[in-house]
Amino acid sequence: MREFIGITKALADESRVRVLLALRPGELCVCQLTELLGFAPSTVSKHLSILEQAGLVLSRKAERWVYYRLPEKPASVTVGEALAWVQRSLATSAEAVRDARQMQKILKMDAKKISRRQCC
Amino acid sequence: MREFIGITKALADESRVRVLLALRPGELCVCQLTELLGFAPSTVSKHLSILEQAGLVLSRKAERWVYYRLPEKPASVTVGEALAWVQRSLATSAEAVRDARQMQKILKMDAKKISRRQCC
DNA sequence: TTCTTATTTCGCCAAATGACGAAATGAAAA
DNA sequence: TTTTCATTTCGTCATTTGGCGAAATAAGAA
Repeated sequence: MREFIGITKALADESRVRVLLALRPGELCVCQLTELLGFAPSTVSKHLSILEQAGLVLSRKAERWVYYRLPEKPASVTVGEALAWVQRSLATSAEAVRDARQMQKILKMDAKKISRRQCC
Repeated sequence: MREFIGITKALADESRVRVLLALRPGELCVCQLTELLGFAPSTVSKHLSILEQAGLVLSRKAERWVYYRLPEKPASVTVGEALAWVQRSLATSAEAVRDARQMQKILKMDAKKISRRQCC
């Protein structure tokens, strides 16, 4: 029940759900997700931490860069079903379509430039 | 996306999830759910209101008594999948088993007596 | 070694949430 | 009509949550 509540709490926020939808095509770095969501990097980092604690995303580090992705093999059946449910319910929603379009533009940008613009 | 977030927020609370599991065998009245959860009637009523707004439960009135049940035909696919996910993930959990046992005892009691004991 | 960069953590604030008791509401019983 | 009863709503309090900027951290670049 605790894992389940952790998952539902993680999903009970529009920003975190948008992250999950945005990660569908492949992994993204923090600054790309920050650019998409339009919040401060600290806010996005917090959301990613919550998603990771719930097992809904995984991260890998490449030097200074941190990339997040959806788990290919979810840690539990509950997590897998939660992710499938998110995609089935929202993959074609207006928000997801808009975000996907926006992400295509972001992916064309230089990630370093994006990050630089977000930093203090 | 708004419906989805409404559902996940409704599910992001242990008490409300317990309600959904408790309703699996059939409809229950407010005082029975109140007895199971051990909160004040006002608190339980609030939780039921949230679940109903999310479409996760339905209610019917019989004179002074209000009965809640799971929708046989959920209002949307998203709701149906959410309910199925809850059951698949938690129907056999320790909490659900304990609550089912407790509810069997509660169902043997006189609902009027239960309600009377809960009232001001 | 020092500086720069990408990200995370911390502390703060405002809003949301979950608990309560009291009051209100609706519907039957007397 | 009044009283009783089952439930809901309201206001309050404490906690949690989601935003921020500043500071800290980790890791590369100079």
